[in-house]
Amino acid sequence: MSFHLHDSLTDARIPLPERKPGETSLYVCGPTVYGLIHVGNARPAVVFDTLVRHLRAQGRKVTYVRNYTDVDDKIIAAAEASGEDPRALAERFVEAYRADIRALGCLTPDAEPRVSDTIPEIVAHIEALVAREVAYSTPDGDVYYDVARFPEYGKLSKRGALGQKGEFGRGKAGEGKRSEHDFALWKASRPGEPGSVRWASPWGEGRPGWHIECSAMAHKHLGPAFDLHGGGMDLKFPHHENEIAQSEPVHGAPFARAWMHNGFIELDVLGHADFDEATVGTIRGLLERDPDLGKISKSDRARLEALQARERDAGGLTDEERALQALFSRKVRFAEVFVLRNLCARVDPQAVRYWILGTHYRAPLGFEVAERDGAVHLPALEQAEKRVEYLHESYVRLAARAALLGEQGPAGAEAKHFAQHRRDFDDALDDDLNTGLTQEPVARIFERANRLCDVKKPAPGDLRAAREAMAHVSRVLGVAELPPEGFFRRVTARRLKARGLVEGQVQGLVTQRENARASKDFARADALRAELVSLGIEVRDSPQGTTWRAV
RNA sequence: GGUGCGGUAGCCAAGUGGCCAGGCAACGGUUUGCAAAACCGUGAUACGUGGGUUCAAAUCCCAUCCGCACCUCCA
Repeated sequence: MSFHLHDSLTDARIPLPERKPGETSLYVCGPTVYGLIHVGNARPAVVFDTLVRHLRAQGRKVTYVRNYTDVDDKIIAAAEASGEDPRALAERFVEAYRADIRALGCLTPDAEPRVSDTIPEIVAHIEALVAREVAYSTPDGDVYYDVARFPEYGKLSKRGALGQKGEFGRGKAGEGKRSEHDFALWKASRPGEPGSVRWASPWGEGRPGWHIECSAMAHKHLGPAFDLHGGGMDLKFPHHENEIAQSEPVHGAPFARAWMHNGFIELDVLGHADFDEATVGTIRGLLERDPDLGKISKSDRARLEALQARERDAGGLTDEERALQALFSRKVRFAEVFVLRNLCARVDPQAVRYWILGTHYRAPLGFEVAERDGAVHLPALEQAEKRVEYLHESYVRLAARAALLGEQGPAGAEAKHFAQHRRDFDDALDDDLNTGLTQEPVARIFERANRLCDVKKPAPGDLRAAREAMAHVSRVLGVAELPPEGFFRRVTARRLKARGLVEGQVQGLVTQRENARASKDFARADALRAELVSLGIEVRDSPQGTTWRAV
């Protein structure tokens, strides 16, 4: 099989487009760097990283470009609020983004262009659009794209033609715009905006609008037309629609051959909450009147604090206010764990990656936060972490076996099975990156490898096949591919800390137990084990000695 | 109103006509001084609902309910 994908432009399953045989050019919309990212932002990073890993493992040459939008209204607003320079703030969050997704095992793209170093190309691109009269400038020094001049506008988001039922949105006309649908290519600087976000242009000082940067960066790094464009579902309209509109009139060629859009990570603010029935009923009523209440918003904390203050001052709340208070307080906790960095303090980043890849990239992924007695649990993530531990442990076990017995030599009956599982794994990914479907071949590989470890005299070639199959799936999924010691250290440290334990303390008890066992004092050994278990420590005895792990 | 995604066993999750997904949790076993890990085995009338097509439907058709998202700056 070869790679096929669901193209969101045509909504058809198509073979991987390749403008050059054996090569793939991929552009993915990166973050607007105005704050720490949340898990939702991490999904496209992980998904497209996995795509790149898979295509490369298949021997393709992939050019992967992912941008940073480092000049933008939101960045300027955030900088104003913090009294920082917008570019400095953006730089800080570029670094934060890099660190966050590196922890998720994402490889560095071949190019990571920024708006701030693509300004000449952006200006030239806008000039080309103006020259072709698909864009116009206003007396204020803004430049707008004239949507009416691009008959194919809407072909990606499939919203029908302008002036028809169901057309685009609720944009506002005015401010020099010819049509409410027109969007800004260039924005004249407003008084008070720092010099670091002002650039000279034929239309006066200003900065690029949103959308144009991606067209310019994609063309700069991948040429006038390229194979694949990726990003989140929400970017389909208007962002990607506008990229197409900006690019195709200039180059007279299709922009990207095919589009891949990942689904959202969804939060259910009521699910798995430990609210009582009356509270849930009241909240449901409130949500019916105002569905936006269910969304995580910046004002949640302020509204929660207002309610708390009111409770103090007025000496009580109505049932409705009490329900609101419960809801806001949950949303605040929710927003906290949704931030990737905070999430990764609760479960290992490797588990986050494995969890994301457990679901097909186009399907919605539910972010489940359970609360029991006020404590936050992440059942799906915790399950993923267990699985990732299993993968690491299995690899360690097999590698030790292979090191002891050697891998050089003929294969036995097992090698062909590993080869088959590997093919199943590759086929699953070839099928529109069906990472969920890889779970079966992965399970078979690791289970078979563990079985091989129990065999007295395994064929060296089988051990090699097992190790190579494990390494292959780890490398492509980006899970359990690094030396496992780091993973175990990280997980152990986190769990010990959560229980308020220090390693020496645990090791002391384990040593005492070992001594007891050595003197065949099993009663004492078992008592010590029970004590360790109550601390969340699992002890493992083996012929090579005793080890322990935090659970 | 427009556009798209989804509803599969206790939970997560593949699956577009016939055969088994897979994982977690549960239970039994091998192993172990006892455990843990690993492996082996066992599940359940699983396909939102109502009709229809077919020898055969989670899968195709019609209707319908529910959830989520986007529709000018959220991945």
